[in-house]
Amino acid sequence: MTTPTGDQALIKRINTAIVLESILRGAPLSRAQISERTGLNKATVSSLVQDLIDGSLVLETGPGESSGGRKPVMLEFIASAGHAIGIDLGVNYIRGVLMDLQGGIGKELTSSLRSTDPDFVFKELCTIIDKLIASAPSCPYGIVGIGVGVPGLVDGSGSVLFAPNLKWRDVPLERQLSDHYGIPVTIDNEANAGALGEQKHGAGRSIANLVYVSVGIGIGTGLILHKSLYKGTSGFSGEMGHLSVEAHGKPCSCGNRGCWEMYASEQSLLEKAETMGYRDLEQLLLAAEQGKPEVLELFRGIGEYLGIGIANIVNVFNPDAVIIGNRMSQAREWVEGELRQTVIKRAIGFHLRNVQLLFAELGERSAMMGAGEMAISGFFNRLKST
Amino acid sequence: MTTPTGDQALIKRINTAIVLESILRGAPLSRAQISERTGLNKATVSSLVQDLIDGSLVLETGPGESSGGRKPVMLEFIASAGHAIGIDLGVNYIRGVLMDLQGGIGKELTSSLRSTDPDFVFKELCTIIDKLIASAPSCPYGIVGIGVGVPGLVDGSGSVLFAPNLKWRDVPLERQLSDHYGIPVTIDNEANAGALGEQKHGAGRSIANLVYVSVGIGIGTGLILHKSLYKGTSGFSGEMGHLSVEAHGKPCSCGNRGCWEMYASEQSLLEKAETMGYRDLEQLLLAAEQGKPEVLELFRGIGEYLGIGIANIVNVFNPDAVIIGNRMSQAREWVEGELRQTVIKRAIGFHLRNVQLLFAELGERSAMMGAGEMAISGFFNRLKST
DNA sequence: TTAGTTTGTCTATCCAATAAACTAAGTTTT
DNA sequence: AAAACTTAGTTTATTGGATAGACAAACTAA
Repeated sequence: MTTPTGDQALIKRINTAIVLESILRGAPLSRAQISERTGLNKATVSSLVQDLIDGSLVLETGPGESSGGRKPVMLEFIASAGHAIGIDLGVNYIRGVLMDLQGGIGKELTSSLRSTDPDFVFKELCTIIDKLIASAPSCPYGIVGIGVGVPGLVDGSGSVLFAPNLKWRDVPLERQLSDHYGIPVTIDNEANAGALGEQKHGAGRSIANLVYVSVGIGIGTGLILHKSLYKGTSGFSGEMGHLSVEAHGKPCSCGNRGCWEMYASEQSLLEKAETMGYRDLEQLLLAAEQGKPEVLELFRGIGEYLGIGIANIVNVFNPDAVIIGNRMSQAREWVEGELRQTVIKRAIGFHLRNVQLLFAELGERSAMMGAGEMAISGFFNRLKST
Repeated sequence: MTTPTGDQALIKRINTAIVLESILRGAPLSRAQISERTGLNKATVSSLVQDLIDGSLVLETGPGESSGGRKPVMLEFIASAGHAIGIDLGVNYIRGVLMDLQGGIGKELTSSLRSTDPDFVFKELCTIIDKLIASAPSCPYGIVGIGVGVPGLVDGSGSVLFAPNLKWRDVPLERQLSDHYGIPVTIDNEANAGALGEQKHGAGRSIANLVYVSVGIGIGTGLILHKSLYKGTSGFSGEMGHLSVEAHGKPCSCGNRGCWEMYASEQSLLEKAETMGYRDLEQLLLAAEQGKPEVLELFRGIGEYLGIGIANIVNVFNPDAVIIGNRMSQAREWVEGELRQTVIKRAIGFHLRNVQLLFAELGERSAMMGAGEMAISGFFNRLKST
């Protein structure tokens, strides 16, 4: 209820975070360099660095180059001081990864899912997680958290409110997992996870404001503003797949009409392709490769509608980049041209000026790695508040 | 470049802001009450309050009620310690107001604009502002700032990049005004100003997350998230009037097709009404009053398209409220029914659950008062950083 | 009157950041 | 190689916040 007040501990937390941050960004770094870069006094830096060393987060790695004086002692972040687990829960698969605190990848596992029953899925999740935990080297902070990306609507407390493709409703996955493992668990939408993954390790590295458009069966979107995930006001993210782009178009299961994902998703592509005798995206990609004109035309259509929705997104959020991810990113070659032209035609010039249109670099691993990043950033946030 | 580091001055600024905030919210308040509410030590509160009193921001207003002990000395914020000017610059009018630091209204002026030439408008603005300044009582902080709402796209430095209805391009209004008056000037879009006005003094009082939809000649939107204005990443706000709701609809001057404002603005209403012999909104409102069925049908159509766009907004931002303002709010009686039904039909249930659909309470004064609030919050922000 | 309560101030203490002096350990100049 | 200079990092004394607890002032209730 009361706003947290300021005291000396707050100062120390702030400055410790600044020091740690600068080591994370610029390692290897000496105390003197940190002092210069942050503006903190040398003595202050020395004292805070000592705390970080005592806390097993920073290591002295030996002398550095001198430029005419005493050699500096270089400092590095100990990435392996803790490990996080990232999980991408799909409709018919689970992908999991063990990451160190800098996102370095350890063991990676995939398994297919025969059922989407919540209890069954929970057991499968535990199997994967157990194996990943077992593969982690022992370290001061152990497993610092588990992050999970799910294909559905997630509320602020980590409950999956609604996941049509899993046929889930109100599954309190975060509570279940954290009860079972006794460590912090973060659950979020697959698109949010993907956005974070691409922002940290993929096409969006170091871009502050981006929109990740996950084009799979449906369309999900993840929004990163000022380098952090934007969650809707009640904790769930904007479902831009359900922006209506054809006010009187096809009715959607969400109740609205003409939703974007009715025109630009894999599902919509497959519906059109069915009469031509194609059954999945892989077949269509193959046919496109072979230059089948009717298939190329199909992809152009998807590209156009992707562009229509992306132009809307650009006009509303004016991001630095839009990244197209998930399964449809494989069709880059066949959709990109039409997509770019449509966006250029339709987006407002002011907003268009600086926006980059990119495709996911991490491919199928965006969401999984993003989920791991959620767990890692949870760990750092907890550090800051203690 | 370097993140501001933490020091004792920062603590003091934080805690002073907390104390001031609690007086602003709960006055009259005693030192003891502030200590209890904020969690700050009594001595700390005493010391900070003394600084505020020395700074002419707070006043001891005499003894309060005792509950069996020494009577408390009650404290109040001195609203008249400074004054701000709020301006709503319209296409054919200027509205201006003098406000105290709590938004209390002093002198109010309106004048009509015969030309939209930037130099001419600047002179007219100065005339109004001069009169308002002259009407301000003398006070410790004087005129703390000028806020202006304009019907166009404004960048982070307060330049009007593009205002089609004023026929303006790249007018550095903020610089011009602040050079002329030597006090801080804030320029923003009319819809952003309106959003702030309604959030502080109108239908959105104390609502943390709201979208203000300004329906006039065009459609503008102002977004308030966590009680403060959300600016797009480059400093200008989302132009949701140019969300495309009919992918292959009418071409819009912005380059896109089927923009929302082509279907739900005053302009679009008038275009349809022209063949029926109506020339402005006032005539149409009169005809609706008389029950003319073809006019009622027109308004229902506007209501439906407003609902279509608002459903999109609700799905993306999941706000606590949507407020319809500007000229079309006068047509509430004729559009509200269809609008509500359309939103209920189209918005995703989860998001619909808590959203309120409201109409502006401040009428034509939303933007003007919001502009004043921009200036006031500028003053408080400067206080916090010194 | 007397006891108890509440308000607000005063005092001693704590703690983080800092400047400046200082030690340590190098490089460059002569 | 000695002297002069540079740079890194630590030590010391000081500053300026917040705080707990003691305290005086001012009130109520019995």
